Amino acid sequence: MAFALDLFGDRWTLLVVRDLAFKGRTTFSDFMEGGERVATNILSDRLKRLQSGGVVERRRDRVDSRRVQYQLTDKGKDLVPMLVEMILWSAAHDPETAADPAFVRDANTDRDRLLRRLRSDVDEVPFTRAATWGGRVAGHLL
Amino acid sequence: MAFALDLFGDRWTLLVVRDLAFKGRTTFSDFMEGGERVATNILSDRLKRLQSGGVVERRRDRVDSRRVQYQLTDKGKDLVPMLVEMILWSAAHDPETAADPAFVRDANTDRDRLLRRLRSDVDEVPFTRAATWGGRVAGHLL
DNA sequence: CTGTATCCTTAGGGATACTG
DNA sequence: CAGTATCCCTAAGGATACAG
Repeated sequence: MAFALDLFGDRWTLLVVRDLAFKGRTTFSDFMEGGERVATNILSDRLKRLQSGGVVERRRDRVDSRRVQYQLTDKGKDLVPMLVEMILWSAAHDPETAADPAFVRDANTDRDRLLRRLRSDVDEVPFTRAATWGGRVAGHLL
Repeated sequence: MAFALDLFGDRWTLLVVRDLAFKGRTTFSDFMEGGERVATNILSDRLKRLQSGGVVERRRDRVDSRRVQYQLTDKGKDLVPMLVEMILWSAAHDPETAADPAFVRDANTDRDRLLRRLRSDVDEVPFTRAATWGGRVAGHLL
């Protein structure tokens, strides 16, 4: 666990991974618009750390060479189950979010199916569809 | 996710939860001995945060009133699936730990069974037995 | 657009001493 | 044993400007 926490045991890193895995965000400015108000230097630092950690890959767009695309490596995609558990826990216990109790219950009773579905969604491009679980939009839980 | 990260998005908090869930540690000095070298003020602060977050309960021992016992609430126990995923990810990707490949493979192919077993272990007292998964001691992965 | 660089402030955290 | 209280230092992070 110390290994994991060394890489993403902070306030921001996992939010970037979430953006990549579920939100269909791939560019620097995508991450910036993600509501959570990261500073540019922090985001830059986290992207580098994720790259050196082998979780994220960076590639320049061939068409528009100014554009840079980030994407999860396989190692990064392996984080999805953990993210799902974190999201489910938050959905179940955060009094602020108006989490759909039925969704949380369903997700917990059939977690394996949820996970399989989510994994195949994540493996697809574009990632944006991943925010839909079992036909139900769960974006507000992320 | 921001809700979750507000509570345990740092370097130390989840290690305390892990100690409670899997390591059979319940007292202040137990946590101190946990190899990871937390400072007393930090540990004190994290325990308070976990209490105010409803993840941990504190109770004084009736027999020896100097002793204080910490334990996970139900909300805290609900973190176990996330911890398991984090541990599995680390075991699979940390080059340092000599993770047993067979264990990782088994755990991933039959995660549901692992989880059920682990949950029932966690619900038992004492917690110490929880470090054994499927008859295999996995303590070195935690 | 994708960052770097800089400045500045605050939070995190280590070490140590000490108390009920 | 179970912490508090300090001191002190560094890392984290926000704001802003600017560069390729």
